[in-house]
Amino acid sequence: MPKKPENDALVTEITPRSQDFSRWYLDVVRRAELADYSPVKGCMVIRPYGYAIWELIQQAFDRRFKATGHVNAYFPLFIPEGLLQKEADHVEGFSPQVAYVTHAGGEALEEKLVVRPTSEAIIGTMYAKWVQSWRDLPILINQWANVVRWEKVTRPFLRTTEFLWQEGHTAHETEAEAEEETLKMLGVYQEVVESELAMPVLTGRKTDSERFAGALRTYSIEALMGDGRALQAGTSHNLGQNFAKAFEIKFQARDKSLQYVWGTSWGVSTRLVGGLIMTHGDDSGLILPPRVAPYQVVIVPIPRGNWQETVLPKAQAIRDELTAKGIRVMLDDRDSQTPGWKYAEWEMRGVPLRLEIGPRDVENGQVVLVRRDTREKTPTPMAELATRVPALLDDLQRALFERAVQFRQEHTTRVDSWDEFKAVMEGRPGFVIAPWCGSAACEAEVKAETQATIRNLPLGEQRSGGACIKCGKAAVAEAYFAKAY
RNA sequence: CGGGAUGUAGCGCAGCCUGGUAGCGCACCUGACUGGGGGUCAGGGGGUCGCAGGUUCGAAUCCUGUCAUCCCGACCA
Repeated sequence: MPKKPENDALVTEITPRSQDFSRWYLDVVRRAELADYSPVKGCMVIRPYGYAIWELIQQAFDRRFKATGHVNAYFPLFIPEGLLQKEADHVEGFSPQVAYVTHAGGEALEEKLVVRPTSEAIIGTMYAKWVQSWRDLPILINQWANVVRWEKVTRPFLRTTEFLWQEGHTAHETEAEAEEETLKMLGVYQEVVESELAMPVLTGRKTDSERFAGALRTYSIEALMGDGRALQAGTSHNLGQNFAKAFEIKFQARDKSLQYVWGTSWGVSTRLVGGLIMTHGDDSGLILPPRVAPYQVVIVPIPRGNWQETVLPKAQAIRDELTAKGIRVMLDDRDSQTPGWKYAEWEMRGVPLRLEIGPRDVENGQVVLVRRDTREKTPTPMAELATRVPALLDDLQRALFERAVQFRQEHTTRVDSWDEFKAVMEGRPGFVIAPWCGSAACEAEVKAETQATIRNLPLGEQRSGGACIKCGKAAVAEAYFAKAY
């Protein structure tokens, strides 16, 4: 007989979340086989299970990009150093993080090549060649690519030297169109992250100090992690005509005048995988929302007696039936592990739904369904699986989102004074909404004293009046503050 | 990039102070019994101690350098 575990912790290899959130995160990444360290500083290997999650995230976004009129293309990894330097703010913002290729083909290069930290420069250069007339606009291109930013401090998925992302780059005839595009994509980001990753996000505008290097305005979606710190989960930039002027992206307008295009760029990255882990996970490991779970259902057969003849065929039939319904199913028929071991293993890996089937179940024409989030067990007739399983997955997807929304509510505080602000930031972490005068100096002081930064300024209606929590002058906006990743 | 810590079998660790050629738990392999929440017994395999130098008759152990990882700050998706 298998021995019963002596404590409640089914997975002993993972540091409890409450004990050390950071350790817990790293343990989950490693034990769930999402990623592993490589020999190069800050560069991780995304393992098959982690990559499968990323692929599902990619697909969810890609569908929406195409539905909103965008097409995919691919631009080169290397950018001549000179191109990056054409937009002044852009160089200044990125040069500390840039990696260069100085030698190739056995000799020193005449002009160093930059390994792209982002692709505005190379794409702007190409757009200049492709745009002549207002009839060539808009250009709505996205690319899925890797980029390199030499970060001082790295963490798997959250901040790596090389990371995978998507960058949309568009060019428009008018300022209004560019702004519309910027906000439209921000909306797409919110929709996908909330509906597919079940992560509630705050949309808003970044302050000048947090704005993308070279942009007119930057908008972001901000999520709240399980430890009360915020994660910037995606950004959308209105580039104005900054890059158009730097790269000479000009067109002849309807009124025959020569005009610069209006640009946007927007991106989400593999960081989202980290967000997923830190939003939903628990002490037993990962909890994946069904829509981005590589396996939505794991079937664990109970090997008793001649189970290979009795239980296994039933399990295979169920797998085939559910697969035919479009559900991603793993039948764990390994004879080398006990059922209990498999329960713990697949819980740690975050599979939303477990289906247990043993000789008793076969006799009764039923199986036992177990939810990953609540561990609730439901005996279910086999005949009803084709309808019950999809319903349960939908319910789980919704429950995870609602739980995250509630967590965010419980960790969002509105304050009006500096003392309150400091008290909240020191105690229960999360978002703090506070009036702000709009000055970068106040923003910087708040950060210096509390580590909290303005995540963004919410769009839409604002509570009027109020005095800046730092300097007491009239507030221009209510800002969402938080300690951030 | 500053401060702190750590690198010994796949994972977690002991050994280091007081140099003498590496050990424990889990995992892994073989067999049997098992199997509804990380099974039991028996037998077995695997490392030369992050890497590079140095001191020494002899280095996991002492010294120097270097690389990587983690934590705390400053910088960023």
